[in-house]
Amino acid sequence: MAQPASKPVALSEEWHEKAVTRCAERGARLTPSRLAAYTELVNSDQPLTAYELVARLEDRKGKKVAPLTVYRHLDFLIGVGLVHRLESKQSYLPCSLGEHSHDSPYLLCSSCGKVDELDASRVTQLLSSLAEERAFTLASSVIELSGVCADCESAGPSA
Amino acid sequence: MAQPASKPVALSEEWHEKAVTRCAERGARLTPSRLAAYTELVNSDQPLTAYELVARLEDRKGKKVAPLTVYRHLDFLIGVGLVHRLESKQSYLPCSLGEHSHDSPYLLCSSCGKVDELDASRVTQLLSSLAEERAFTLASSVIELSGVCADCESAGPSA
DNA sequence: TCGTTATTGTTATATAGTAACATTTTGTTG
DNA sequence: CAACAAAATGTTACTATATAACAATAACGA
Repeated sequence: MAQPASKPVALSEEWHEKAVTRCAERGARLTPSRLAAYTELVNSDQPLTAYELVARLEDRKGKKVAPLTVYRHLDFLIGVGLVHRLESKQSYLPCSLGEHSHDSPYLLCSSCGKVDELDASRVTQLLSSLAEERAFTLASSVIELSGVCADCESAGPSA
Repeated sequence: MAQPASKPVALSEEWHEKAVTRCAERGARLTPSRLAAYTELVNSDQPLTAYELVARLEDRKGKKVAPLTVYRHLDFLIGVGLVHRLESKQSYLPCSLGEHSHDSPYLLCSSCGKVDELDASRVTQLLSSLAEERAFTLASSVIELSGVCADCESAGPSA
C-alpha cells in the first residue's frame, strides 16, 4: 500500500526544547520545515551530507525537496548554533554541546562513522595563545580528529 | 601576439630540492607534470582550489588540462607529503614544514587569504591526551584556525 | 489591512571530485 | 635491444556538493 504523505516525526522533548530556546534567544524563527531538517539530523546516529538529508526529508514528506531548501535550512541552523558542519567530511550534525560548539574538537570514527563532540576549552586556550604568539586574531577554529572510537576498537580486533 | 606555448616556470632551488628529496625517499616519481602542479602551488601566495590550479596550468602550457589530471597530481603530492589540503576551504597549498605537516595547525587569514602553517607539537600532544581520555585511537587531525593575520590587522583598521 | 520583510519554491548553473577505460611512457628483464 | 610489466597520463562521461537569480508565499508590524 502507498505510504502516508507524511510519516510521523519524533524529536525528544529535550532536543526540541533546545531548538526552541536557542531560536527564541536570537529572535530567529524555527519554522516547521527547519525543525524537520533539524529533527532528521538529531535522529541520525551519524552526520549527514546535505543530499542525504534531502533524501530523508523526501522520504518523510513523500515529495521532492529542493537541495537549495535544505542548504538554506542548514545555514540557518548553523547560524543559530544548533548544527555544526564537519569540514573534513562535508557533512552536518546537531550540536550536542552548548553555545560555542563550533570551535569544539570533534572525534570522527572512521569505522562506525559516529562523531563525538568534545568540550575542551583547554584546546581552545592553547590555540588562542598560539595564535597570539603570531599576532593572529582568532575568529574561529576547525578541529577534527579522525581515528577509531573505543567501541569499534574493542569490537573490531576480535572479528 | 600569440603567447608562447609554454611560459617559463620558476621554482626556487630550495623548494625544488625538497620536492626531489621527498620523492626520492619514497621511490616516488616526480614527473614534469607533477612538478609543474607543485610549482604553481609554491608560486601562489594563497592556497589554490583544484580548478584554479587547472586554470593556471592551462595558462602556463597554453592548452587544456583535464581536472582529473590535476586531482591525480594533488593526490600524489599529498601522498608524498609535499602538499596539504585545507579541508575548510577545499583548497591546496604546499607544505612549508617537515614530515608531519598534515596534522599541523593552519592559520587562515580571512582578509588576505594567506595561510600560515604552525609547527605545534604542543597541540598534537594535547589532542592525543584528550583522545586517550576517551579511549579514542587517533589517526589524523585537522586543525584550521581562521581569523586575521598580523599584517592585515595592522594595515586594515587604519583604512 | 496594507506594506514590509522573511521564508520557501523553482529552475538553472557553478564548483568539486570520481569512474572507466584507452594510450603512452618508463622501467625491467630475458 | 626487444618484449613485457607497471606506472603515468589522456579522454569522456559522470556523480556529488553548493550557489545564483528570481518568483511566489507566508508572517509580522504599523
